[in-house]
Amino acid sequence: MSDAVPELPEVETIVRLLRGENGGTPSLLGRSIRKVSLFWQRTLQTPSSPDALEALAGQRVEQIYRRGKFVVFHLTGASLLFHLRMSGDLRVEDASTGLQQHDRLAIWFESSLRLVFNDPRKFGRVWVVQDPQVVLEKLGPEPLGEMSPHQFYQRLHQRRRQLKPLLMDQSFLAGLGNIYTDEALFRARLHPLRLSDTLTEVEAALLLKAIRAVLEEGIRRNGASIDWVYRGGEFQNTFCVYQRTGQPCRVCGEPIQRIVVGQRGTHFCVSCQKA
DNA sequence: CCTGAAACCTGTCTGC
DNA sequence: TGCAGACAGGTTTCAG
Repeated sequence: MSDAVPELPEVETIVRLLRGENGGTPSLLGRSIRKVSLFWQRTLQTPSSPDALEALAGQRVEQIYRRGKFVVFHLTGASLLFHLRMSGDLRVEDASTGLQQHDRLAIWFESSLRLVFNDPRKFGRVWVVQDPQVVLEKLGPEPLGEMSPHQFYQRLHQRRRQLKPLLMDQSFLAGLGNIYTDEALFRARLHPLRLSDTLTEVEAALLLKAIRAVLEEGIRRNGASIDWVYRGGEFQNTFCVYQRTGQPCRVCGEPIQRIVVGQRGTHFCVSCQKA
């Protein structure tokens, strides 16, 4: 049973669903908010007072997009941001449907539509702000954006950190989590403890290419995690190292190793990813 | 600047 | 079988 932790591809999948691009569920674009209800106080990060949610009534959804692992709703009079953290999920449903266990916030729209933020572990957060940059400004570049291999190489050399925690640092690169970082390092044949400023230009270019490949494959497969959250996502069937401790490497057959780096389980092939 | 640990949470797995 | 305890993981914050 794999964990259902949303990373860039899962968030992208959800954003496409909210825009109605996946078929099935209707788009929230252009719809007006009628009412917002908060069921778990601490889910609202900013502002701290739930009163601010009432101000969302009457506002229309103008854009929905992803930045790193954030879901951003650009409304007519404010921005609404979600971070799913460990266990968050967003679903769109008919307002006649019953609410569920672990539902933390619900937004009722016109036409009997409801957006619900469900989050068993309560780590997820919601922001209501005038300028989304206040929340997003610390994020590093988008891995699927315009960054060139040489720029990536330069960023790696501006720091001297272990690759695994550096790639997961959202201010260095926005969107990678534990799964895709392990998979990208395996694909690039780089050891997770390798120091960032020791990579050659060629290795840096290979790493960026590997990161983009695993993210694009994840998006193509509608996210990695389990079906009930991520709508048929099946990327976990193609993991090379993540949660494959002890199983044979798909390239060389050596058993996959698990170590802890920066408090995070880290999976790699000792033979393919030399130190 | 860098690393590591604690805190925030609860579903799930492990061991007796 | 049942229950206590360990574990996982994204992010922030603090200590060394």
